[in-house]
Amino acid sequence: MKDEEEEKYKWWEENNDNDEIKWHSLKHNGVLFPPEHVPLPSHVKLYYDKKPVDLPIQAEEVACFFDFKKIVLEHGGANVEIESFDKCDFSKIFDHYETQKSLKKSLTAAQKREIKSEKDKFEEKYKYCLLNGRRERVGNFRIEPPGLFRGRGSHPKTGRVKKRIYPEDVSLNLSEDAPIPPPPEGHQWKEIKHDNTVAWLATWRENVTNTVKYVLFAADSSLKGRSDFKKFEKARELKKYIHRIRKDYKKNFSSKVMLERQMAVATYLIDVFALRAGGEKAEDEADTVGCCSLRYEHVTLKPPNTVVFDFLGKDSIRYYQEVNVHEKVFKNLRLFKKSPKQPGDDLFDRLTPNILNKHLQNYLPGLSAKVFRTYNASKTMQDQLDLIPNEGSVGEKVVKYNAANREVAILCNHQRTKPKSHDMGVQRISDNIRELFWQKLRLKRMILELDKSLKKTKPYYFEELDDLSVEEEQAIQDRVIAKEREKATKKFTRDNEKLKTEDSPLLPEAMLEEKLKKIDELAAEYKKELKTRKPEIKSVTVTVEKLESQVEKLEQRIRNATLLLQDKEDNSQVALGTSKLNYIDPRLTAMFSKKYDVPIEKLFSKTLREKFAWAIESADENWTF
DNA sequence: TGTTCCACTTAGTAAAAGTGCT
DNA sequence: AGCACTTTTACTAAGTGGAACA
Repeated sequence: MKDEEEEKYKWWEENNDNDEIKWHSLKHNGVLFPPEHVPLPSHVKLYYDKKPVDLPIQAEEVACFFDFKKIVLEHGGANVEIESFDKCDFSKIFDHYETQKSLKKSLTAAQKREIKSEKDKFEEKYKYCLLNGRRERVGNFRIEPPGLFRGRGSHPKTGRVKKRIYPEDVSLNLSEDAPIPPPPEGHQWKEIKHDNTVAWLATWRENVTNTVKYVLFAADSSLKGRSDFKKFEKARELKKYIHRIRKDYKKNFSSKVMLERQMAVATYLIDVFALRAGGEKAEDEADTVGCCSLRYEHVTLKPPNTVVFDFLGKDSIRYYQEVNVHEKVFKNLRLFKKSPKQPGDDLFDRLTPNILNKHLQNYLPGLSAKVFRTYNASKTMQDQLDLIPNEGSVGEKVVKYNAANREVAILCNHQRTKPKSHDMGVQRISDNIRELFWQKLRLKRMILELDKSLKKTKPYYFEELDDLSVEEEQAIQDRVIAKEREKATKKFTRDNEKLKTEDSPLLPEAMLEEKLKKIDELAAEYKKELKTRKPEIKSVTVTVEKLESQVEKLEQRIRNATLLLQDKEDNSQVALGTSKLNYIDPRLTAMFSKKYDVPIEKLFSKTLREKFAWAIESADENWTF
């Protein structure tokens, strides 16, 4: 397409005072439905108690689901009465799909590309809409496919069947004069709306949680951009009020009115520990809490002023913090826990997010609990960035930027599960560091071989020669040799495979033998060194200076690898993305990029650059939050 | 005055895409 | 070109908060 030539609409250069009206005209092509269920071939069946089962087609689609039995009955039952799930044998069906999967995988790269481009072409028209006459991207234009509901944490509805959505379930929203996208053959839309006070293009209701789902504009759209901008401007406005708010809640720690005390303590927790508002949750949802819904058992008090928070927050992510709090906060928490209160009871029994937000509105219209998270996240980022010296390589500056980002993520308790490959990766890097260290020691030993007197004149330089035990050196050598062997063998088989496809004569086995023999010799040499500590110097042109500069290079590599290792470890359970996407004012990143001369590409991915184009273009190197 | 509904933002994870090696 | 890993994007669940409803 000709995307790059198209003039990008710079909404931030226009002012827009009316945000009640979301659009003046809106045309789009509707939504993309998931592919129909492809019926199984007649020889692939579910077996019940060894007998083949003819399933209704809807039940066939959800074969394997928890409430499978229910779906079978709902659709008229099967030829066999299914009573016990244990007797169901899904293996034929499973195998069928496994075969299809591997068939797909075995396609050539060209075939895969072909399929992909067909798919892209088909989806193209759903990706964009016309918003006020301008072409803008649509977000999630795909209708969610049927499947099992995967709740987070221990959700009472985990595993229920999320039903297939038909056009009859979907309402569209567009201009009155916009053509109505034709529904799929033989179907009707549920409803056509023309409501320009809302920002959705399509909506339907999901059957498991009974919640409304929407098709919205993409993150880089003018509409989303404007609302993001407003969010950060509101958080910046809070700067002007935060001192008074803090003064007031400290005063109200001693209020005679219980509600005021609870409000004061809750505001303190939201402000200092970045807790969420914490609305009430229903019986059929996961038991998670935020500030206002904290219960007796979530807070443990340790005099004189230590509090242990331990609860499941949004997405059932654990919040565990042992912290020191303001002395009056401690006393108040003790009061809020006083008998007859017991486990299961609300800590803030007079308070709801609504009451709290109403109170906050008095300071600043539009101020609510969530604004504090945005404010404190961006404030923390600004403070952290201010500490970074403007020096060093781009890579080093990026590492420091990420460290600042991490502070914010920790404040907001943004976690992720440790990647599966993490422990292995850590092992690999630390092995590598020890290997580099060993290579460095060998160089230093060589230096002494060339000039023994240096040991006396530069003793500190050779101190670390004793830092490696014979056992460890042996272990490192073994690893190095094993790696060399593997490398040689792998290269040999690979080369031969290539020759085989070319119908060329293969390399003789002897060639590999030869290589391996060389490696054996190297191993013997190392083994000797283990005792003598005198590595053989193979080149006649070697000088002390040359070796010293090699040592320096190794030291730089060790420093880099150590930083990498530290970074990996620190990031293993912290998710940086969420705060970058939602909480840190992107103008801070734009400022950092300009002031520290770090290309924005190193800080923002392509989608983030698109989402935050307004920030990148409007903030200079002096911008402050 | 509490509850439900609606619209939207925020969230972690699965899947896709990219990268850096041989 | 393929592997092994990392980064980015897509997906959709789970929050927030204001308005409508009872």
